[in-house]
Amino acid sequence: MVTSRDVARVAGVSQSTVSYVMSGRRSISAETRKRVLDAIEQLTYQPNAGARALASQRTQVIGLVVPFGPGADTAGLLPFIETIASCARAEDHDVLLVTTDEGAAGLTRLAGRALCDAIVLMDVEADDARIPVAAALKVPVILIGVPDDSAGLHCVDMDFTLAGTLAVDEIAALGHDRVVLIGHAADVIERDINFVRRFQRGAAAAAARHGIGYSVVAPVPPGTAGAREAVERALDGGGRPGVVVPNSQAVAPVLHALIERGVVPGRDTSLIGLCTDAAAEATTPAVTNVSLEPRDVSRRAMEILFRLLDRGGEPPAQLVELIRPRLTRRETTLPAP
Amino acid sequence: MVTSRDVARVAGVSQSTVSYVMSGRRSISAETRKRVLDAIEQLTYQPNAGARALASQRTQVIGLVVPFGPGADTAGLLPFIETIASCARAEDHDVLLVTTDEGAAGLTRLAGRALCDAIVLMDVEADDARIPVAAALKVPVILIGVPDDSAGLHCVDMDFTLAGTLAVDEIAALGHDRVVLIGHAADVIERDINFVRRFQRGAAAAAARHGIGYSVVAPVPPGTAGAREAVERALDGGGRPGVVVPNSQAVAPVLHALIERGVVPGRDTSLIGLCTDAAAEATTPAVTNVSLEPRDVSRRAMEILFRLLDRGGEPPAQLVELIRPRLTRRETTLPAP
DNA sequence: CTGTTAGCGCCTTCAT
DNA sequence: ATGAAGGCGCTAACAG
Repeated sequence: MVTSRDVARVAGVSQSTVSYVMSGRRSISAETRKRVLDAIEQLTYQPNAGARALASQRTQVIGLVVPFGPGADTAGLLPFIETIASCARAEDHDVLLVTTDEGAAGLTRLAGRALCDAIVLMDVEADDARIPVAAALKVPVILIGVPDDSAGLHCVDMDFTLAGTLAVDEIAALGHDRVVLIGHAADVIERDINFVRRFQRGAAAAAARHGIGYSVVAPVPPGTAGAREAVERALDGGGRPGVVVPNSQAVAPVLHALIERGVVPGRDTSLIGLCTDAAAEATTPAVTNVSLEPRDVSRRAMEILFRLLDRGGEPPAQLVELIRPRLTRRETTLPAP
Repeated sequence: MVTSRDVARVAGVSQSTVSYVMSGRRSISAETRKRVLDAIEQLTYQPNAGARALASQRTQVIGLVVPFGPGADTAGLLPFIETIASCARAEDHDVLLVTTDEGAAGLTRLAGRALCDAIVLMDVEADDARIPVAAALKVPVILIGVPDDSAGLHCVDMDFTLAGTLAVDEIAALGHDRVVLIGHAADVIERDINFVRRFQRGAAAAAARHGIGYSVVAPVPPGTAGAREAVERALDGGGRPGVVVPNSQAVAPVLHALIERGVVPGRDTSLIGLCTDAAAEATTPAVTNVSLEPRDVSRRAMEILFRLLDRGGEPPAQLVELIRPRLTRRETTLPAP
């Protein structure tokens, strides 16, 4: 292993000078700097992360707690992880992965062993036992998701209320006189009360504002059979209700159940899904969707996190920050009247 | 921050005794051990990872290089990551995420800065520029995927040849007199030559053995339109060819294009996809599939990796290890004759 | 069975 | 503008 002392020897300077050249925390003569940089290149020196962390009390690592493990909502997770990793690297940090199934222990481990400088906590539930633990840590934490009580922690999430509003606004604009939400699976309702509640609140308010009918079919069992049954119930009321599916998992099954039933979205009725754009474009036909914009959410989360880390920048005053969703018209909604 | 010296003080022992109690590398009297453990609990002591790494030359971290970034085959990645993370934790290790778009630099960073003890390199291509770099590192590396030249590195992958064989064996057993592979997108063919080549070799050999017709439709442009066109070409030859789709992305579009065309898999013909079981069950109808078993591949990779790390266990003699795929009959294949 | 001690490689305050 | 030196918290000889 090549150390900064080796570099110092080759460059003919002291070890501390090498350190200062790397950190730039002291002015160095052009000539000395060059000799040091040349030596670094020649030896392909790289600083030892452990030693640096020990001496500087900074690991240059972001802890990322992701919802793996049994019963985790793992769909659409990758864009989050990918964006977070990319943002971290842009600030010369790495990402250490911890899974949700470790629970609060994962958090205390990250902080207690000084494995990271800051933590991103994903898949936060309405009443999440990890929140108080996270709030007591000495490292900055950012939540993705909005708990009932964020205990003073910053959080970023999709604006699900607005998502519900956008979807129902569109349904109303297309001339439907009622809208049916074909909702979440039972376990999601159990866990993410906040998420579901927020979307439904926005949808219901929009429906009332437009004076159109509003009903919810939930829970929806996963898979084809569950979708068929839900579609039956949705169409029970007669007419051609606009259908909103606030559940990525269920979008494709519901779409196909409708087609099977002879009610083709885009021709006979309108279907709007709540899912990523990629998922929306993967079905046949492509579904009009309200996108969760995981990349925007993650990017904003990392922005806040690094502001929390830099003693320079001020973190945003408001704790809860909601990212605007976006509706994209595709093939499953009627043409505008 | 609470250190092992604090623990030592509270327990009334020397600092090194605390260290030895934790590592178990020396016999300690029951009474002393208890006093130390009590103090650890009382102070909720956790060892500093950086200090430990510096002193022991072991980080307890596994570097995981994942195919994020532009043009990466990101589908079905989560089961790999999840399994790798879980296996790592089972051996008291953490996982540091590095993305493919860093290229070989990511590898040298992981090793050069002593960020990890070993590396899992995913999404290895047939002719991968990172292989020679990885082989020159001083940390153990395991590849997921088989390059043309593994440069002495261990690798684990699906047995794609066998996957092709299984799929065509089934098509033949169902009485079809020819099989069409509706293949990969152009970019995948460009990148993963090995993967495609292996599957096709297995499929072609099986077709020849059974004396049935064999043809390939590729490249297949992504999305609905590409699938429709591919299906047209596949059906061109007349009759009811068995269809094999060795591309998770294309399975659903091809399925729906067939149905749209009035050729319903499971009734009029047979469709077999190469994809995860989860993906196979998500479509309507559920597709008969050959599964990639990402969990088995990852588990085996981690097994080998930890054997490489332990100076005790011997790593397997053979460098390339192929995991057997499994065919699961679902709704898109004809009933057995 | 336990304590003392010498680093691990780097950062940073002093001193010049 | 540069060196010298102490210490970050821990492991692992070395000495009893």
